[in-house]
Parts: sequence; structure tokens; C-alpha cells
Amino acid sequence: MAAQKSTQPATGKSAPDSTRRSEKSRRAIYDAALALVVEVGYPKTTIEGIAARAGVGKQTIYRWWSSKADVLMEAFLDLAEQSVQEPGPTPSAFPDTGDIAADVKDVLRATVDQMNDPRFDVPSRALAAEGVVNEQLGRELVARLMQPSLDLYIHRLRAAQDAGQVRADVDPRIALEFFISPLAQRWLQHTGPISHEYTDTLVDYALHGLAPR
Amino acid sequence: MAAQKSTQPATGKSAPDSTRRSEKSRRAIYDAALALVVEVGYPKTTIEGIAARAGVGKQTIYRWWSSKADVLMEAFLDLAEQSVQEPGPTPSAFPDTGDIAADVKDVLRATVDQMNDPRFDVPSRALAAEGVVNEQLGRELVARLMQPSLDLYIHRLRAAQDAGQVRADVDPRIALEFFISPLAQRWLQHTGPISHEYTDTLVDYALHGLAPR
Amino acid sequence: MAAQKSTQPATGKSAPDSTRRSEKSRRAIYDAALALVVEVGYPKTTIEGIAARAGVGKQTIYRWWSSKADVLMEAFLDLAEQSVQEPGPTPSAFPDTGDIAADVKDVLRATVDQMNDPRFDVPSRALAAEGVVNEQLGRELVARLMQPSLDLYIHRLRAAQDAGQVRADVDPRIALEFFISPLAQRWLQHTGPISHEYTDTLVDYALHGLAPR
Amino acid sequence: MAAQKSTQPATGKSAPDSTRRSEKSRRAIYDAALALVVEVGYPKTTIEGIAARAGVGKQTIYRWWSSKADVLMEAFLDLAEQSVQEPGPTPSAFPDTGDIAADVKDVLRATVDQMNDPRFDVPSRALAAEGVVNEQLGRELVARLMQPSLDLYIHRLRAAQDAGQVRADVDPRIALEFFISPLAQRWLQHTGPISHEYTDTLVDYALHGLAPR
DNA sequence: CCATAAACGAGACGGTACGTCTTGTCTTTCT
DNA sequence: AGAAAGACAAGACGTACCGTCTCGTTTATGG
Repeated sequence: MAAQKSTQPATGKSAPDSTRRSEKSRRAIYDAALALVVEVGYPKTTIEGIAARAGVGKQTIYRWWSSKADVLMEAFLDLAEQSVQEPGPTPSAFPDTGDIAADVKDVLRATVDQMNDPRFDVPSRALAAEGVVNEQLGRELVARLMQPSLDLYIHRLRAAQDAGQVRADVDPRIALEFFISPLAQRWLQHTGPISHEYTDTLVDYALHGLAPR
Repeated sequence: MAAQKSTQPATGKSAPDSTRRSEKSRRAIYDAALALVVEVGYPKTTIEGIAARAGVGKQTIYRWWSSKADVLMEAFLDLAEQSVQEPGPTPSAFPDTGDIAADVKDVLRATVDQMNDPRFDVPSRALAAEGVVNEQLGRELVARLMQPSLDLYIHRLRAAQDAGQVRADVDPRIALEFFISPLAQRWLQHTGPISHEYTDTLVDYALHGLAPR
Repeated sequence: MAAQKSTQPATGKSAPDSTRRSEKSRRAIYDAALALVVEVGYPKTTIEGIAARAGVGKQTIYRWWSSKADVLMEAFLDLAEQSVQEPGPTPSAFPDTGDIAADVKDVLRATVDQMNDPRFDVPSRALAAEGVVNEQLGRELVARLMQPSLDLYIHRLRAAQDAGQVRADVDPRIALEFFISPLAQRWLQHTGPISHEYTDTLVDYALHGLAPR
Repeated sequence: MAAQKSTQPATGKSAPDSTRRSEKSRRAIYDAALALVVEVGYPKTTIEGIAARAGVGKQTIYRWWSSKADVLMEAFLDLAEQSVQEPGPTPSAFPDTGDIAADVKDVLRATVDQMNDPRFDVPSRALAAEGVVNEQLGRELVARLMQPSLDLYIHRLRAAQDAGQVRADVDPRIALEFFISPLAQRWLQHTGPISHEYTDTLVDYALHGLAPR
């Protein structure tokens, strides 16, 4: 948004010069934002609170972000990028053992575990809530946070179609929703408990259908 | 702490006497809350604004509701109850033509239409967002707003099981999520367009499975 | 003030029938008002508080009095009337031993003592403050609370003039101010300490003048 | 509680930095406060009203003053300081023609005139009333507003003592009350009319005594 | 000895102001 | 010029009382 290509267009208020930006402040703001959201919840997390905790002037936040949600989104994205670079099984890769059922169950179990980790749960809940009500932010969230994961599903489902494990006439962008949406709804809206058994069941029902064969 | 005649627990601040409540004020508050949410959005809807628009003292709101979300939830419930009593096809009945696919498609098309009506979309989005972040409210929303509809799905799916159109070993409470959750996620999180074709596809995929038969 | 002689004039809102007034409530209101003023101070004494403490409906106060100050004034007058009927030296009599200096010193010493009694100090301070800012109430206070005492001074000073102890060309209504006003100002405005020595000095200075003879 | 560099005691809420205070806002607040008190009276003068009229946020008032009375006191002091710097007879000087009676009459006549000027009367009445009930404020009023004038009286009376026009054994701090207190009481408590004749009489009575010589 | 009407307790109501909190802007000072 | 610091105008928060207005419930004659 607001692609700041090069020599900024004269918009009255001259845009900040990102080359002189303080990296230390950025990190401190990310850390403070995430910590506060986890500790006191999103509504009680304020720009002032973040600035104070980060040891930063308020203006430094307003200069670089447009809203509390914006700060949190970037902080969360940054967190996600960091964890990618951690050792261990790269979460940005989708397993492909040849058994689509087993592979999807695997991924969903990991997702369930993540949803039960407050460091993930609280900020992403907050962002999701904001995105529900603020369409612009919502679309940005989908594009920057969710789409990469969804693409992995699509890719794996295409492979399953090639292997004859999923019907060729099925749209993978819809198919993946059978795995993700019920879990997402239970998680976000507290409509039901989430567990490994539950996601396993989802995969079985989705693949084989509700109707008798 | 003052003689407490019978029921409610003594909460220090004696509870208001609901028999003396002003029905006119309640209605005015519901109307103002819904109108404001639609007009200016949830975050800019304030208790002060509702009170002013309803021609009511702020205390009258605080006396009977605990938060902005609480007001809006009751206003929305009230709206739902009213529309039930309107003429036309009762939305609290689930069609049963004997064809589960057709019946579910029918209901989902109506749901899609509702989601495209701003009078429904804006307040329910606001409530859903609040419920994501506030678990207590979220559970209340599920219980009071969503559960009645879900029960209709469950009931219809059980009938379909009896009729042999849905496998007997399928849990209807999970099965219904294949119809509802993908649509809900697209709607709430803007993850994709919603249309009659889309929901029709959902029903077909869900009933017959993703895997080849 | 709004003399309600007999068959009241049709003023729209029919005046309350004072013959049916509850004496018990009146007493309870007086007691509550005086107690609250002493305990929490005048500004924190509220009509609601008085009503609650007296076990009385707010309307019962509004029916018979026009303001908080009005209640307190009547309560205080009532208190004064009661103390008159107590045994001991009647304060409504001014001593006349033939020695004007001694008699005035006597009375002023009693006044000093009264000013140091919180039961008198707090409510009368509150009333005086209100009277400073609200002329109507101020005049009523003077007429109903202060004038009777002032008249005793005038009477005694006239006697002193007859006895040749005070110059005949002196206006007693001004002369009495030399005794009363300095003390009143020190008391009300905290401009100085008040004591028996102080009032004795006042009397001496006033009688014999500041200039050398 | 946070590093407190040097002087002021750590009060939890760090004190505002008075070097960065907006002079424009201060002036606007003084003007608004005085204007409102004169126009609508003290009780109907509210902090919100002052802020609105001054075009200032409420917090800017609460940051620098502790109460409505505090604002008004400083506004009034500021007004007094300003009028000192005006041309004309400096009110901070007490005339000394050698005739103590004439000089005091002079000053009292000016005081009477001031009491009849609503710009002075209304705010100072309000402050006096507040000081009657709030001892802390009262003492501050005396020290900051009244004492300077009283000192002039004391100084002039000492000179009169040196000149043999006032008895040497008289305490000037008490003597001055004969001039000031009766006038103050008539003014504040509406116990009588105030005029030049009245104050002239006060001076004569006070100097020569009530008793025959 | 009721009938009836007023005063009463209780407290909900539309309002106003309180004093606090946070927002997003602006200004000052330091680096 | 960026950043820390924080004052500022604006305005919502939730609370406390205001003075008015019903509600039943005493209570106290007067028919």
C-alpha cells in the first residue's frame, strides 16, 4: 500500500526518508506490540503503551505506520519471517509423502498446535478481528499472511489430482476450504473444540464425502 | 447489604428493577445502535452517540447493558426475532423436500443473500469481530445467535441420514461445517467471493467427497 | 416568599398540603443533612445522599425544599431553635450587668466557643459560603439566622448609650460591627486565629478608639 | 517510580514540564474563566465550559490546575497583576498625606468602588465563598490575594503610630480589621449597604472609639 | 368504617459535568 | 533530519447527581 517507489511525490507533507530509519526502534516497537497484545489483549494495547514500552516517541510510530492494527500486522509478519529462518521442519514446505490424507492431517495437526500457543493465538486473533471489520486491512492480511499457506495447499492438492487421489474436476481453491475453514471457524468463533481427532475427521469426511458411496 | 427479597445474588450495587424499565427507551436504543453501526461503522459507534441518537441518557444504557457489544447483540437479536414474525417463508424452518442437496443449496443461497444485505452484514460483522477477541461475548453470540440455525442443519442432516442420503456414521455437527464454515470464512475474512454458484459447489463437493469414487 | 395564605392560587402544579406532611420524614431529613455536612462536608453532601440516609424518597425533599442550601438552612434553624429550649443560660438573652465592655466580652467569648464546635462550624460555614454567592439565600440567612442576634446587640448598645457608656451620636448598627465583623472575618476567611484574648482586645480597641486620647 | 532527575518529589504521575507550557492556552483559559464567572456565575461555570470557550482541551486545564477554584484564583491574581502595571494611581501604594483618617478613608472609598464593579465583585465573591468552605484554598487566597493589601495597611498604621496619630500600644494587625472587616462582611454577607459615607463613618468610629472621651 | 386522595419510598429517566484516557498532531530539544 | 519527549485539541469513557416523572404503598381524614 502506498508504494513509495523512489523520489517521493510531493504530497505536501514530505514522506519520511526510509533510508534513515532506525532499525533499533523498529525492532523495539515490534517486540513491545506483540508483548502487549499477549499480556493485556488487543483492545487495551494502545499506541501510547507501545511507544512507552519500546522507549520510543509516539511520533516514531505514527511516522511509519498508519494504525495500531498496521503495527501489529507488520510485527506479526516479522515474527513469522523470523520463525521461518529457524532450524527444524520448515513450515513453508508442505509434506508430500504421496498420501494426501496423511499429509493434510499432518499439517492440520501442526495448525491446531499453533492455535493453542498464546504467542500465536492472541495476536492473530486480534488481527483477524480487525480484518473482519476493516476490509482493507482484511484483504492485506489475507494477501500477506494467509495466501502463502493457502498456496501450499493448492500446490499439494494439484499434486494429489495428478496422482489420482483427488478428482480432477475439483477446484483446489475450494477444496482446501474443507480443511481450513471449519477449523478456522471453530478457532475464531469458539463454535467448537479443536483437536487432532477433529481435524483428522475433517480430512476423512472431506475426501470421501458425506453421502454413502 | 440491604434485604434481598428472593432471586438474584446481592451484587453490592442493587440491580435495576426490570419491571419498571422503559420499553420506549429500549426500542429507541436498539434502533439507534443498529442505524449507527450501519452508517458509521462499529468502531465509530459510541455509547454517547447511541444515547444521543436515541434521545436517552447514557446511564439508561449503562443501567441495562454492560458494553457497546452487549447493546448491539441484543439489538441484533431483537431484529432477528422481529423478522421471524414477519410474513413470508419462516427462516426458522429448514426445507425438507426429501432432497438434502437441494434443500441445503436453498438455505445457503438465502444465507448468501443475507450476507449481501448491509443491514445484516455490518452489525453481524461487528459482533463477530468482537466475539473473536472477547471469548465470553463470542460464546454468547454462538449460543444465542448461531446455535438455533445450526440446530436446524443438524435436524435436517439427521433426517437425511434416516433417508439414507447421508452416511449414518457421520457426525452432523461436523458435517454442517462443510456447508457453513467455508462460506463464513469467505464472508468474514474476505478470502474469496461468495455467490450462489459457490455455495452450490460446496454442497456438491461436500456430499460426494474430493476423492474419486 | 410565595406566601401561601389559604386556598392556593391555581398555579398548574398544585402546591403540597402541608397539613399532611410527615413530621418523621422532616426530622430524618434535618438529621441526615446536618450529619452529612459535618461528616463529608457541604460540597459532597448531595440531595440523593440526604434522602438515602434519611430513608426518604428524593421527591419528598424536592416537594418541600427548593435546594440543598434550603434544606440545610432549615435544618440549622431547627437546630438553633432546639438549643434555645435547652436548659442553661438562654443564648437569646444578652447580659446586662451595667458594664457594656464586660457584657460584650462575655457574649463574644461564647461566640468564639461556638465557632470552635464543629457541629456549629461546619454547617454555618457552608451556609455562609452559599450566601456569599447566592444573594437571595444570603439575605434570608441574614434575616432568619443573624438578625435576631444582631438585634440583641443593638438593644444592649442602646442601653449603654442611655447609661452614658457609649456615645449618643453613634449608630448601634454600625457599632456592633466592630465587635462582630472582625471576628466573623477571621473565622470565615481564616485571616487570623480567634481566641478570648482576641475578642477582649477587640472590645477595648473599639470602645476607646485607636487614636490617643 | 521512573527516574526523577533532580528537584521535585516523585509523585507517581510525573509532573508536567512547565517550560513547554503554552502561554497562549494559559491566557485563553484565564480570559474564559473570568468571563464565564461574570456571565453565568460561579456554580454554572464548569471546567468543560472554560475549556470550550478557551478553545482548549480539558486535559490542558487538568494538567496545570487542580480545580475550578484553582483556575479562577490564578486568573484573578493574573488580572490583579495586570492592573498593577496599568497607568494611573498604583493600587499597591498606600497614600500617606500625614493624615491617617483621610488616607484610610481614601483607600476604603476605592475599595467600595471596586466592590461595586461586577468584574471584580463576581469572581472575588466566588473565590471567597470557596475559601470559606475549603480551608486550604482559603489560606492560599489570604496569602496571595489579601495579604499584600493588608501589609500596606499595617505599614501605614505603623507610620501613624510613629506620628502619634495612633496609640503605640495598638496592634496594627488588629486595628486594620476595624476598617476592613465591617466592610467585608457587609459586602460578602449582604448584611448592609456599602457606601463612601459608611466607610468614612467606620474610620471615625474606629479612631475615636465608641465610648465618650 | 370504609373510600379516596395526598404524601410517601423507591427508583428509572433525560441530562450535564465530572475527571481520566487515548488519539493523532505539533513543537522543542538532542543527537 | 530522525528521534525521544511530551504538550496540545479533541472527544469518548464510565460515574455521580441533578431535578422530573412514574410507580405501588401507607396514612389520615371526611363522607
